[in-house]
Amino acid sequence: MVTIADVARHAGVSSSTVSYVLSGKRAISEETRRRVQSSVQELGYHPNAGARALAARRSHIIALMVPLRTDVYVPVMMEIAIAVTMAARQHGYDVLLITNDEGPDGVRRIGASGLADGVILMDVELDDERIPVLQSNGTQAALIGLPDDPAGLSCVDHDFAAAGALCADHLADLGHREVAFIGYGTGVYTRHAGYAERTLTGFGERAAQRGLRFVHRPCDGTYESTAGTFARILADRPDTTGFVVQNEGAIGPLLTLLRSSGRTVPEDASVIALCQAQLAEQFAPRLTSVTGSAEELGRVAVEQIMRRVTAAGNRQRPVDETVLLTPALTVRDSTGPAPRPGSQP
Amino acid sequence: MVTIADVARHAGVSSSTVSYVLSGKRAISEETRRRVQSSVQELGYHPNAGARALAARRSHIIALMVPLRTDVYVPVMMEIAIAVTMAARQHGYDVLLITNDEGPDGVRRIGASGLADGVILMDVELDDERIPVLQSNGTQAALIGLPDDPAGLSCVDHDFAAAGALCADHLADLGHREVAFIGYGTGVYTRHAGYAERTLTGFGERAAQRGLRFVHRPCDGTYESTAGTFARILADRPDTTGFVVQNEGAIGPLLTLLRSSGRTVPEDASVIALCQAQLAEQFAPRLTSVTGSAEELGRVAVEQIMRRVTAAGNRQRPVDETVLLTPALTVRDSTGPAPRPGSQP
DNA sequence: TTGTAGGCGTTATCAC
DNA sequence: GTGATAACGCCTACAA
Repeated sequence: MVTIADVARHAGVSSSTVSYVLSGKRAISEETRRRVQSSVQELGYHPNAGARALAARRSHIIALMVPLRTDVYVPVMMEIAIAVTMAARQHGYDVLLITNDEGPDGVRRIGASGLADGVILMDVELDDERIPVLQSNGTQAALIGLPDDPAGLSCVDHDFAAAGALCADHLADLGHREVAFIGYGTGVYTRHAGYAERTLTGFGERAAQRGLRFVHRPCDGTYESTAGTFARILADRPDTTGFVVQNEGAIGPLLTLLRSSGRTVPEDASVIALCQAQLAEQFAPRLTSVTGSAEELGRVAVEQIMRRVTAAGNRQRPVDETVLLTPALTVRDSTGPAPRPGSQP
Repeated sequence: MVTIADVARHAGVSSSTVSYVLSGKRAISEETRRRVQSSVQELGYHPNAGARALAARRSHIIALMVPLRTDVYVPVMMEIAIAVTMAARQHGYDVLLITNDEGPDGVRRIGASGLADGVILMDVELDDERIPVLQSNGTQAALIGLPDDPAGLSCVDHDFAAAGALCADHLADLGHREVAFIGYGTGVYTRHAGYAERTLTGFGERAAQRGLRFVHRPCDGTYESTAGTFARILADRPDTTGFVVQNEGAIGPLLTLLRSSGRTVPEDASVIALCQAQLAEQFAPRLTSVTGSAEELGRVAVEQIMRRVTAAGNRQRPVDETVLLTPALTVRDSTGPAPRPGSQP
């Protein structure tokens, strides 16, 4: 292993000089800077992470706590994890992966051991039990998702209410009058995940404003569940012409069911998916979708936590902020003008 | 922050005693062990990770390098990552997430800084450029995937050849004579990913033995691509009655295309998917599938690297091993006896 | 069975 | 602009 002392000797300077060249924390003559840097290159020196963390009281690691549940659409989770990792690297940080099954103890362990300088929590519930731990042990955190009370915290999430409103507006603009909202399984609602309610509320309020009649039906994303949901919607509201789907798993089944019920999309029925663009484009017809950027979610969370870590390092009080990312509606081939009443099957 | 000295004082012992109680590396009287442990609890002591890594020359972290490419089915990647994380925790290890865009330099950085004690590499190519780095800088590694030359390495992967053979056998057993293999996009083959070729070879050899005629067609998993592939298959081999799909994205489109071409599954055409069980069960009809355990893949990789790290710590030569996990065929509702010749549309 | 003390490789304070 | 040097918190021979 090559140490800072090796580099110092090789460059003919003291080890503190090497340290300062690397950290840039004090002025160094151009001459020595070059000598040191070429020694670093030549010897392939990388500072020992443990020693650095010990001396500087900063590990240059942030922890990312991911949910184990799979009712969250997995590719989005992964996209966030990767965005977090790459954004962290830009700040000279690495990312430690923690699973949610460790729960509050995991947060405690990471904070107390100094393994990470901060934690990013995904899949935050409204009254998340990890939050009190953060506060009691002074761990810096950024939450992806909105808790009930974001006081003292930095949070970032999609603006799900705006997403719901976009769906209602688009369908209303196209002249639809009866629409159905196919949501997540009931578990997601009873769990107080927040995003499901917020989408629904945003949709419902805008629908009311625009004079749209709508029903909300939970659906757990299997074919059977979707078939049941679909049948009940048509039974209750046979004149439904617009569908908003939030559960990624229900999209394929819904399209199949529409087709086999004799409805053509978008002539007889319009479909909007609340999902990432890549998925929306994979279906036939390509789906009009309302999408937020998972990548940006991760990036913002990293920036939030970096600011907090820096502040805490300077013994300042970190500033709390809540950021809601505005989603976008992309019109593709699955939405069109409402059919004339009585013209659908 | 609570240190080992605080615990020692609180328990009325020396700090080395506390250390030994925690590591279990020497005999301790039942009496003191209890006192120390209750002090640890009471004070909420967690050893400082940096100090521990520095003194013991072991970070208790393993790095997991994940691909950025999305032609690997993302949920499987995530399942592996989570399995790795949970298995590592069982050994007292945490997992650092590294993205493949760091390439060989990432491996060098992790090894040289002592940030991690070992690395698990996912999405290994046949002549992966990260492998020479491992050897030159003595970093312990476990590979998920098989390189050309596994000498000096520990590797684990699914037995894709066996998976291919299972598909051929099942279709042959059902009396099919003309089958099509819908693979990944051409990029996956030219990239030398290994698993695609191995599946195809295993399938092809068994098909030949069983007197099955088959065509292989690459497909990148979009609807359009699948439609094109499907059309060409039917044009070239109109009597095709069996389909094997390896590309997860092509499954939905294929089922839609079969249906709209007037074929009922499984009466007119049988479909086998090479994908995880959860996905196979999501379609209608539920798909017969050949599946390997992603969770086991991750677990085995962790065990391999733990053995290597331990060996290296004791200055022994780590033992190399290559493990191939046997996949299983699960018969569901998408495969059935071949239709009588001439009876399909 | 337990204690003492040296060292792990960096950072950062103090001195020049 | 540069060098010594004292922490940082833990582990592990070496002693007792």
